[in-house]
Amino acid sequence: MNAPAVSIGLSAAIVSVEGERPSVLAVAHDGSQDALPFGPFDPAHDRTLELGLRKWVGEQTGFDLGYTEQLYTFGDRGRHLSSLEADTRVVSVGYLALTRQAQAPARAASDTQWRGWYHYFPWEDWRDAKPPMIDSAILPALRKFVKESPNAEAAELRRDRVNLCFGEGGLPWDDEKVLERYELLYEAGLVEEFFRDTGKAENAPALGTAMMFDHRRILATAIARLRGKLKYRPVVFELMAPAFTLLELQRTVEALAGLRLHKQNFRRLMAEQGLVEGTGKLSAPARGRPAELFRFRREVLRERPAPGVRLGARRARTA
Amino acid sequence: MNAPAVSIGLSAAIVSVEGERPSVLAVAHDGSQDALPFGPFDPAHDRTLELGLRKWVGEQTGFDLGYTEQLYTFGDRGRHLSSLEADTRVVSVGYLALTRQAQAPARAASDTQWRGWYHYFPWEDWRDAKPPMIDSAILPALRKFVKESPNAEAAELRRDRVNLCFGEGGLPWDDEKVLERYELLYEAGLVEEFFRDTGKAENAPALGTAMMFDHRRILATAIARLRGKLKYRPVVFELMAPAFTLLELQRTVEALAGLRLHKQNFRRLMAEQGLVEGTGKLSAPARGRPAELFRFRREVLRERPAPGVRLGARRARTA
DNA sequence: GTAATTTATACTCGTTTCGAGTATAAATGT
DNA sequence: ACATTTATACTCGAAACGAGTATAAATTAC
Repeated sequence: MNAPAVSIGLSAAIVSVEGERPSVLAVAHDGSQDALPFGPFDPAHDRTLELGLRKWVGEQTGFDLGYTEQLYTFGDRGRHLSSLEADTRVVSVGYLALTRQAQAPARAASDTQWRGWYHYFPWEDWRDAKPPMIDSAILPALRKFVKESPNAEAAELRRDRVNLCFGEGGLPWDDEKVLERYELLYEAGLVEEFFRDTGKAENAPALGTAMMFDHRRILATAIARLRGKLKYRPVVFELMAPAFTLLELQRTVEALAGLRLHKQNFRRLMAEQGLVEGTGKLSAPARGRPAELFRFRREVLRERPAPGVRLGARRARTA
Repeated sequence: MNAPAVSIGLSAAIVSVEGERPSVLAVAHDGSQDALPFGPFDPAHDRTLELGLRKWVGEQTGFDLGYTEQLYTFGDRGRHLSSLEADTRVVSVGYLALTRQAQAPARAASDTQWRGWYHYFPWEDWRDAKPPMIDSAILPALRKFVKESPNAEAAELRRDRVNLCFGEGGLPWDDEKVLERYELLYEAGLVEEFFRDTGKAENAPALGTAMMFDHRRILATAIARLRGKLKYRPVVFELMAPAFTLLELQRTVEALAGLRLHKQNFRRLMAEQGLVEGTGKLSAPARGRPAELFRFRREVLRERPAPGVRLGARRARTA
């Protein structure tokens, strides 16, 4: 057998928020699992990786990407194309892109659709309450995973990971540990991808909706990065219309973070940080007092170093 | 001409701190510029990218890497191997690794040596004072770069970048913007790599020591990442001996961040966060009162979510 | 051997930030 | 008229933070 060649795959988690629903652009490949838009890097014609990504995302989905950010490069054997192309190794570079849904082009392929990202990660949405599945399904299965450790040290490591990820034992919930949680569930055999990649027999209820290849891992990385970045860079505004009410802004942040925020403090932060300015116009709401419409003050980027939408709730909020 | 093949190069910024000098392992390739240790990813034998990295770093430098972290994947044409192998495209994945110098192996290749990282980035060390070269050399040249913009909008963009990077106009110095500053200097033609990559004639004094390929860019990414991570994860301890005084710890943090810290507050933070515990033993100093030796409390990782060595000085410190 | 010097460590003080709450205003629907 | 919904202003106490002072324990200079 020849030495396998390498090819580089580019995958993009293209994110938008409609109302209170954070979504990702998913491609339904001929009846099989959802996938992120992905395509090959063409070394002959693409000057940089990001330009390559923009090129075929445009071709494939009609999207003109705005804000993009490289996430991570995965090269694991077995977690990509386990059956296909056995003599070509695919190294996949994941990207995060942010858009407004209104910018969605008419010519989007029909097999491309927005899907709420909590379909893939139902345990990540703590806005209403702690998702019941954590106590009813996840933690019992993870405790079993701990118990089945090959030895005592491994058990302790696993127990620590479970506590850190799902906030057992009084530890607070960390909204940014999305990847760590997914990887833990993968290793514990609680997501469908584990059985697909390893060929083992499925022996537990699969959690969330699976994706092709390692795309759910890339999406987890994207959510984690976005949740983190939110707090120290004004990236939310990439997802907002030019004018918005403060509540709309707050709901968007909450949708991304999967957490509820204190309304009055959120407004105070926005005002103090100079991130937004009123337009004087009022919204036309269905109910309640109309709110002022605000816009993003792009100038902050020049005035202050790295303003973000701090979430508050940094003091211990136990799980 | 055939379609160019892709190969994946792995480069590592292996960092240690001796005393007050943060250093990186550099390879002096037969009289030419310094390079980071780098080697190819072998798709036939390496199960993951990181395992591939560990394998040949071991072979090439004798190092057994401890803490490692992927940084970024660069695929720009022209900034890697501009002359060599025109029909193979190299995509390079950069890594950060942290070690203690004491762990340096005897069998290290003789062309491999520790070099202080401020040789490559002299403008990044603000411990004694603002580096004079910023006012004497960098800002004048950057103001020229702004003036030579093709049009007014470009000039404004460039001016903003200069202010944000080097803290002109009352903006504070941000120790984490290492990559942004290097990229700005590159585009402004103030580093040797720019002329090497573009073939243009050198028309300005080159700043800092150049490196092969895009390795100075990878090192800039590494420093930026490390400076950021320092503040929310206990990574410094990867660079410390098992027992150390609080001043040694502070000096290490200062060396990495390129900033001076307030001694009493630094101790208070360490104590409050539970990051260290006293051993009861005392150091044997050259001068002054002996200090207690401390050790890292690994347990914090289990008790608290994400403790870092907060630097203090987060309130505006103008440049 | 005493004073100056160097480093360690405890403690204080005023400001800012932050979480959490109350109070009031302005719209809609019944 | 009044309950309901949303907007917005303001307050209060706790914690975190920046910047000190004060004192202790060692070495070095004279």
